[in-house]
Amino acid sequence: MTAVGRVESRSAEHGPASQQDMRRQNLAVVLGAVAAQGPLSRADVAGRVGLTRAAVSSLVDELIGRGAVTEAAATARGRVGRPGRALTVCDEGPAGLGLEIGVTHLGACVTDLRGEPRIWRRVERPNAGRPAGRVLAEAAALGAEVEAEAEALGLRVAGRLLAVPGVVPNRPGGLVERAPNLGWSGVRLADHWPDPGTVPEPENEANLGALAEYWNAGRPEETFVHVSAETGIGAALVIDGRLFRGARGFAGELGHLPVRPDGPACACGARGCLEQYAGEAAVLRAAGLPPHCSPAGGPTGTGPGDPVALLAERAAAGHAPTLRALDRAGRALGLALTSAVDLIDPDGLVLGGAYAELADWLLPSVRAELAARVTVRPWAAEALRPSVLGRRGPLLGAALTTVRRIMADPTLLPAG
Amino acid sequence: MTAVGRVESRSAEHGPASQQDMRRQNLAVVLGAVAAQGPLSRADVAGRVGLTRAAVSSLVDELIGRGAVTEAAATARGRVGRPGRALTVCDEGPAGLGLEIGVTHLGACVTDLRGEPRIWRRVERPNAGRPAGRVLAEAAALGAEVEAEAEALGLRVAGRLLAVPGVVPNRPGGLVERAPNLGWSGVRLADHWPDPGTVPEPENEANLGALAEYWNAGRPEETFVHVSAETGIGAALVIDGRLFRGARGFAGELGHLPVRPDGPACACGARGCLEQYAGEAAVLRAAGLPPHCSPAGGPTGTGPGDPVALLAERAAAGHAPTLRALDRAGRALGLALTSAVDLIDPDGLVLGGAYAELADWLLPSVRAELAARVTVRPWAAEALRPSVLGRRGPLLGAALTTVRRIMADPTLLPAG
DNA sequence: GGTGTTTGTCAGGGCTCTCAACAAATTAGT
DNA sequence: ACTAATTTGTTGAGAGCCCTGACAAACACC
Repeated sequence: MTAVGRVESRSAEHGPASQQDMRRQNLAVVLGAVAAQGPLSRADVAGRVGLTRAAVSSLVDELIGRGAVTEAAATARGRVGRPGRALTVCDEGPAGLGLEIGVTHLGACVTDLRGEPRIWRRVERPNAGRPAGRVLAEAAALGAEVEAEAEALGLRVAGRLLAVPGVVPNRPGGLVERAPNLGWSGVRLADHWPDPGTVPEPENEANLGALAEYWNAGRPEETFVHVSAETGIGAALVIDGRLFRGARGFAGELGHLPVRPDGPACACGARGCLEQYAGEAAVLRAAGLPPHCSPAGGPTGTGPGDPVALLAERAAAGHAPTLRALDRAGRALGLALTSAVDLIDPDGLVLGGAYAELADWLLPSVRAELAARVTVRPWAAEALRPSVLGRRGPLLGAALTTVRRIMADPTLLPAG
Repeated sequence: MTAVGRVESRSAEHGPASQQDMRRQNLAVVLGAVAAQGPLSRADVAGRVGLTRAAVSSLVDELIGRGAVTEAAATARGRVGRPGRALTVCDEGPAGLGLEIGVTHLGACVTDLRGEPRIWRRVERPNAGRPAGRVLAEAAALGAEVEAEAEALGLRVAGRLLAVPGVVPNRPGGLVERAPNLGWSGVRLADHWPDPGTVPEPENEANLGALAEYWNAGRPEETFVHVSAETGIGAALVIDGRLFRGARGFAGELGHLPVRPDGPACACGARGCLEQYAGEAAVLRAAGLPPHCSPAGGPTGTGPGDPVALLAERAAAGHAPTLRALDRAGRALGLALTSAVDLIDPDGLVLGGAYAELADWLLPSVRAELAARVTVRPWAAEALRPSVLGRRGPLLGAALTTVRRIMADPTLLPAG
């Protein structure tokens, strides 16, 4: 309710409400309270969420039965009266598996219900241009390996997401519409995944990175724009704490915002797009470095240092062309973000992905541009911040998605 | 569910759910079905929404008791079996009052629960620069008059909204933060409204216009950007059928999008803002017409023809400077809307307010610019359309807001 | 006029919450 | 050490709401 719906009311979610829905929601509310406010007794929960102790007791029993909550051994003491039995979110049992296919690596991560990453795996792989089936088979093998490892830790994977640097349409179906940097087009995961029982759900990596940032470091109900530069320049919009994908799933296409209407022609057909100034290729060129990851199909020379690290290194060393290139990119980015701020009025802007590692050199010029151009509303320089997760965001977000789904609907877990 | 939340689940609306919530939602679902699908019997409703006939019977009884629904006299015949008793949304009883304060007029409108405008009143008044108290007193008088008239029609006003051309903060409190074209700043409605029992809730007119457009002509759950040029150039964002106001209520500030980063200086302090190309003053100047509504405090010469009508007249007559000015404005608007499309990925773009009346001459250049620049996603020229309500939108939206609130929560009505 | 079909209502039952009462477990006081 | 006070978790009764199944009412068709 921060931003949406002061004029309109909510409710009327189109379907009729049943008692199961009520139960579902109350289970989620209790679980949410336990997750957010540390160890809590049933009475504590009742007091905070506004249910009676009797109701909370019944709900907690069910949550324990489903393996979402456990009674901690240590009972809180020190206060007068009978001590309550401390409840915590279970760190065994249900878990989320995240997989990631990057241009030069595969990743896998398992988090428990508390959201803690318990397994983290990253292997370098030149995925660009290789057949999708081969890449997916390797990802599946990595996933199976990690799932076995999770089993040994007492974790049972309850959902699987795959972060991909590409376009994933809104409608379900496990389709990756296209992933230019991988050379994929119209890849349906189920067609290539070895084990039909463990096919993950694909999602755009920038979206997952933004969600991870929100879940890890965001304020409740926050509205922010998360910019990352992996597949071109993408922005993910988190509105009132929920990902906004647009009518067709194309929201946040920041890379082709017209920054200078008569600027250089872009591959997209328009002129003066942001990517011409702040895209990886443009920055590398301006900094006097060779382009690195050629588009799909080309040579997949995944050299030792990745270009972002190289840029950061040179910038730190005071290399003038690099500094100029980053300043120019920052100013263009600030111009594009001015449009985003004017339109969306977000609480914050987050520079994620590769930008997070270059934040030291990008932030000043982005901030300057925003300060000069966002004038008709309050705007604080601190609202622009680098991501705390950086390039770890997408993988973490993939694993956490399952966890958050369970938190929002504990009945997804099988009853004990 | 069109756009938001494929990755995240819903539920967990923070508060615990009660049986009253369930009842509330089911009342809304039944009422919504009756409103959307014409006269319906209880059995029809049950079949469509997925409740049992017994439950629907009980819900309908309550809706009748609250005056939201009536049993029509005519029973549907022709089919085999006992004929159902037709239910319709009540066209007497609960009603919504909308008031509007414009720069040169006051407006009032009453709609019944079906959403039909039953009373429509507009009086010319030079409001710019006059003391807020005086203007509000006149608006209150107009409102009282219209309410009495509604009473005579058997309508009872259940809620009051006031459309203002200004900034209304997100948080409740009846505050109009500033309305430059009226010369208002920090006006709290309750301080000036004669009758404390009928103080309306203020809302930005562009937002209300967008909602009216959605409620009248939109597809369900639609996401669109509604552009209007009254207070500067404002865009209202309707996301999944709900108004999005931004973190602080400043979302949709289209007028100061940087269209040409090094363009002419704008009053806001930045350069090359859209208003410098497509704002009323800029267009009038480019068309060789004198500026009309000077800012607050200046002479309030509300001449016979308003400038928009004059522009339309000259354009229709083929006046070359006017046509050039509109083409230039359209291209700048298209450039700004490219950013909006890239970021939001809306289903549609609606030109409302004054733009609707100039659509014939604006649309081609806006469309051309969008076609040339929106290239990385599907984009259909028809997605850009003129508003069907035009300048009637805000007032209608103000009245309909109350109606939609009741539809979303019929328990707002006193029980019979 | 009889039969079949559909409608609206009623009684019984299940689910989920609230309320009130109570036993259990601990601290504070004497 | 013992009692009083306090807080917790559980239990049973009760209310609200929906579902199931049955039934009378009202119509079309033959």
